[in-house]
Amino acid sequence: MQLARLDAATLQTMRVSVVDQLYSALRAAIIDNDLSPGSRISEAEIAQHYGVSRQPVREAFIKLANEGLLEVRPQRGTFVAKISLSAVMDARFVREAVEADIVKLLAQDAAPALIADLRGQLTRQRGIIGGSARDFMEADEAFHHTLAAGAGKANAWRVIVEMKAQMDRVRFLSSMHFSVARLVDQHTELVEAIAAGDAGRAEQTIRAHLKGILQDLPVIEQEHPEFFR
Amino acid sequence: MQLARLDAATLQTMRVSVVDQLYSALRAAIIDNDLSPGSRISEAEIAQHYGVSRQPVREAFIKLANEGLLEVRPQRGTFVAKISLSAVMDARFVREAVEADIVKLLAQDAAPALIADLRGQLTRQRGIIGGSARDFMEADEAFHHTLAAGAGKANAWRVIVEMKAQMDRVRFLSSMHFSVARLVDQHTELVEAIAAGDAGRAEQTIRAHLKGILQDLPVIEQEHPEFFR
DNA sequence: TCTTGCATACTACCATACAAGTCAAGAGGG
DNA sequence: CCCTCTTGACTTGTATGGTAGTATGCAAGA
Repeated sequence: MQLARLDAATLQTMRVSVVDQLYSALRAAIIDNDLSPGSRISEAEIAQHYGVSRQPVREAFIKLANEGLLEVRPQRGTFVAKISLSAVMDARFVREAVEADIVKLLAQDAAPALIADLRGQLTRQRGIIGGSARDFMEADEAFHHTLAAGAGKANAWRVIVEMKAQMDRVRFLSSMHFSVARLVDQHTELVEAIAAGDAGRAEQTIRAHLKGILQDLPVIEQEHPEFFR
Repeated sequence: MQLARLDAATLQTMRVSVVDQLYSALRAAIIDNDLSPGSRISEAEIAQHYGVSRQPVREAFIKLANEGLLEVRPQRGTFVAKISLSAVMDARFVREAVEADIVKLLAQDAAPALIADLRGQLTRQRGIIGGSARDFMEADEAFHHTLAAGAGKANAWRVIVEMKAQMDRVRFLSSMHFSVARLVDQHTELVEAIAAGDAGRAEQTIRAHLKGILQDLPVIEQEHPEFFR
């Protein structure tokens, strides 16, 4: 895990500050469980590891702490936040509420181009079945993003992304407990409900879809109690 | 607007960092429209004003930028974010979705103590009618907080608070456009629906309640176009 | 054995210094 | 008059130093 060294020319093109790079790298590391919940990471340590000063590290920490992924304890240390069962369940709850209203909107006014886009994504998703969990999670994120964007709720998507982070880091603890095929089936039924203009069925489908994690959660907690608060 | 000077003993008791104090003060100033949308505030200026160094100011800025209340443009300056119509409407949308599901939960399992608490708050709210807008907004916030906490969704409340900030700074532009009496009536009907266990009516009431701002929004934009993006 | 005090080695917090990008005013040439 | 370039006064971004709070291990004493 190395931060890409940036010469002046690269920075000129990318316009990505050190803080943002650190933020992205650390965020991914936490969600992917490369940094285990409860483990300690100090500003100085990370700064040295990436060859930058402590200040940008500190600012990246602030952003991650705001998202509930780090816990900064003054004068004690900074720790990867342990997974809070209530935080995950509340994140799931919020996400279900928001996405339910989104698909209701879509079902009431489904643009043909959007339906076509979604169906294309479904085809690609079926091709992933049996493949890597990471590939599917990327396709899954794209799918849900398309739903939000299609409903014209780009800003609401930002909220969903934050909730997703809490859920995803649980998922990454155990890629075994969910069936990709089943999830794609649910996606398919959702798209068909939207295409048919059936808001009730679309809502019911997305709610069931997002309740899936509730089955896995207790199992994962039993398997990795040390990662939970 | 002055930051309280803290001696060592006070700090010992309060444990409130300079960053957090700055964050709270600036956040309130922005939402109350003491700092107008689009106006420029530099790190150095705020630092001097409060008698602290640039660093904690900078970190408070980062938090506010994450909430969409500030816009930091590298090497150019930091500005109070202009109000984005779509951001406000999406915030409202998210809030409606989340609170709708919350009141449905409450209606399905209404604890008598919670109902009593809510009714007590309604009485106090009626006493505020005709009073200051600020007093009502505090009571309103407490009311909605009680709903979320009563449903056991403390973490979801954090999301609502963030969405509320976007909506409130619009509200503060014009305290005239909403009738407190009408809002209290809606609160009352909501509590009665919850007490009666009527999830459908509770949902319908909260959704109508939170759609209120949609009427005011275009009026306020016409009155203060310079504050909008 | 258990407690207490202290030295020490951490930690994050805040202040300060420097680096680098942006922008506008103004000099100077056409 | 207009265009171009330079210069300098801003801005935020990053690096580094100093300070105070906290945990820990060990020695002295009960």
